[in-house]
Amino acid sequence: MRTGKSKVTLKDVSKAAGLSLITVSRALRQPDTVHPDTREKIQKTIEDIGYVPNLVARALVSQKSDMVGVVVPVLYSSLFADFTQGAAGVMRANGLQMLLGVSDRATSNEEEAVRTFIARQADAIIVTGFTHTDACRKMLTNFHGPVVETWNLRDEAIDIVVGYDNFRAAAEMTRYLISKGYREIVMVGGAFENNDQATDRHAGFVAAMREAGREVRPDSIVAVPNPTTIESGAELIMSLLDRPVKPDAVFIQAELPAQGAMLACLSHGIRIPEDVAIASFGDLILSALLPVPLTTIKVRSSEIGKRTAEMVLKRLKGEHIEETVQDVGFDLVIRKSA
Amino acid sequence: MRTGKSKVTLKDVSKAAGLSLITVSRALRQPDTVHPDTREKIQKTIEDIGYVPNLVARALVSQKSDMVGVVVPVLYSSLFADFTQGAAGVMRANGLQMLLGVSDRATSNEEEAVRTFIARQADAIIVTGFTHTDACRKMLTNFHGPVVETWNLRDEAIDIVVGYDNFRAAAEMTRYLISKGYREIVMVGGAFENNDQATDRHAGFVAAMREAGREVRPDSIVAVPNPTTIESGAELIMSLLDRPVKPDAVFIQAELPAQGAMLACLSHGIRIPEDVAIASFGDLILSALLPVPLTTIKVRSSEIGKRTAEMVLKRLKGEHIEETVQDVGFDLVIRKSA
DNA sequence: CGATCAATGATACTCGTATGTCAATGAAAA
DNA sequence: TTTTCATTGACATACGAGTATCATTGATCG
Repeated sequence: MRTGKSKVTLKDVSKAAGLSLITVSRALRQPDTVHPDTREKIQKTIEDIGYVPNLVARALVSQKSDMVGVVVPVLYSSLFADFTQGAAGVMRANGLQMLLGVSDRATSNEEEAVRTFIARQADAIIVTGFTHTDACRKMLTNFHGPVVETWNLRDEAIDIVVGYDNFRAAAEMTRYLISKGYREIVMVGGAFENNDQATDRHAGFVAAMREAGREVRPDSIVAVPNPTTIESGAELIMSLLDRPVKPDAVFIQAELPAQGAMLACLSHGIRIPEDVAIASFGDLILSALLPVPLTTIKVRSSEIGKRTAEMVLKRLKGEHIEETVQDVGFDLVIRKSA
Repeated sequence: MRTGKSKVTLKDVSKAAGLSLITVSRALRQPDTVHPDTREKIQKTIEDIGYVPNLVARALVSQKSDMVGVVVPVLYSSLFADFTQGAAGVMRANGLQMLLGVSDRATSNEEEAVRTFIARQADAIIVTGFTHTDACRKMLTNFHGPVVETWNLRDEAIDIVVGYDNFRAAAEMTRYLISKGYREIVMVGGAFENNDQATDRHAGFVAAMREAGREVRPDSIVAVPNPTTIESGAELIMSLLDRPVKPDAVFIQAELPAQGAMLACLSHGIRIPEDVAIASFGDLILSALLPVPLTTIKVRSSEIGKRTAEMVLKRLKGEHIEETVQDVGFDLVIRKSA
């Protein structure tokens, strides 16, 4: 059973210690100005009556909350889970509280989350990507603290950027596939609307194909519906292999469908990469250990989260940031599947 | 480039609208008491000058913050990521802000997170498991709002419990393995210290073994170090199969090592379940699609998160909760691997 | 024409922490 | 003894939203 304890304020401490409110306040804020004995006495009564400073009140007067708002599209993808954990670790070590919002990939939800962060006086705001509603962009632009857009690189950023070049990553993988002699390359993307990462990868694929003089037909690019799942990847690869002109390489942009496609092939006796090559995008923890290790663009999720939190910290400390666009890079990891 | 906009207060709205502060305040709080025209005028100036209510100030006076603190051990496990996303969805739909803390499985970090939640006037607190530091338990017990302990069931709870019976789940799987005729069953657990879930599963395994008259030798139970990874699972299974007395069934308590073990066997040509059976714990999204589908205790992670948030909501609305121990259950999913 | 009521305003105060200004005390230093 | 300084206190005020208690205005109603 629980006792409904009422709040203990600084005033209560001062009464209990037989001192004035100001002395107690000073003991905590400017310890040098109060006698060591008094300080100790105050410290003791604080512990005795279980005083916990009210950070809401402190935030109101100090005009800073030590809170940072973070919006991620989803958490069920290990990419964003790792990102969030990376950021959380750095924040915890530096006394910052994370306000988390999960948008479910809807910009309207992102807008609502950002509005709340601002209303709650967050000191900084971190969002995913560059695709926002007009209202959201306006709020972020007018926001008085650091704003970080993550997971991609763009020039027309609001403030700080931490991510990697999705265009270049997709182009690089495409070039690799071309160089390996694959003739029928199909790209499988996520939902392209409202997703600058997917759009940039799409563009990167097309650019690399054109550059090699390859034709990009409408059916060279396929979109899987949101939310992207293992099952959708499995279905998709089978339908691709049912085409009159079978692809000999499939470049899958999302994490889960790639796993699904790979496993579907394995269960149907389709050989990888002999019958069809598979390339993927993400930092699939399983990629290296699958029966056929997966060739993939490895994304440094946790690093993006850490770096993002570090940028925020720098700014909040008042340090100048020379590079407001932080490219954490990516790795083209070549394994057996392509 | 960004303009450092200064805060806009209710007062500013009143000035801009040529009205008194109280009228504006009333227009927002008791709309019935102000003239529709005035209301509209105020609404318009609010949009014009971009007023956003300061929820910190509101929280201070109203004595509620509409924030809920959540501590998870890690996010890189899909279990807790799904849990967090489930809770986040319900909270978003009901105007609650999530304060997230990632403890990295350290009770000291959990304590720090809880202390901060309280200092920030969170309306409710959600933690993982029942293992807390003394100080943390004391704070939670004295906390004036709802407290939910998740992911396990216990009688000596602080307040509300949402989880499943880890003891029973482990026992059920063990009984199943015994019933299938496996003779040498080894259980692989996570770190047992500071983890009531691991401890309960351990106990469940032992109980089921004893109940069947089976001997539990010291080497029948193996712990993998934290953090549990795919690699550690792969290494572990190989070392188990190097033993003079090879196990014919391995029950792995954690998600990632189970995947690792499975994949390691496949790459080494070890047949599952003929050479060794593997059973697991978690709701591995991959389990069903692996070349050898995995027999597992399926945990309803997202459901735990949702139910937890719903319990919190009920309490905050003042509704009575008849059942303070919510058992969301689990599924023994029998597939090919055991 | 006086009474009633809707609409708005003025003033003061709350929430808990924090600071700025000045005063009072007492002890040590000049 | 006078000066200086460390220590503590008293009082006012800020932060932004919000409420409680009157007061004022004007319009409508009987």
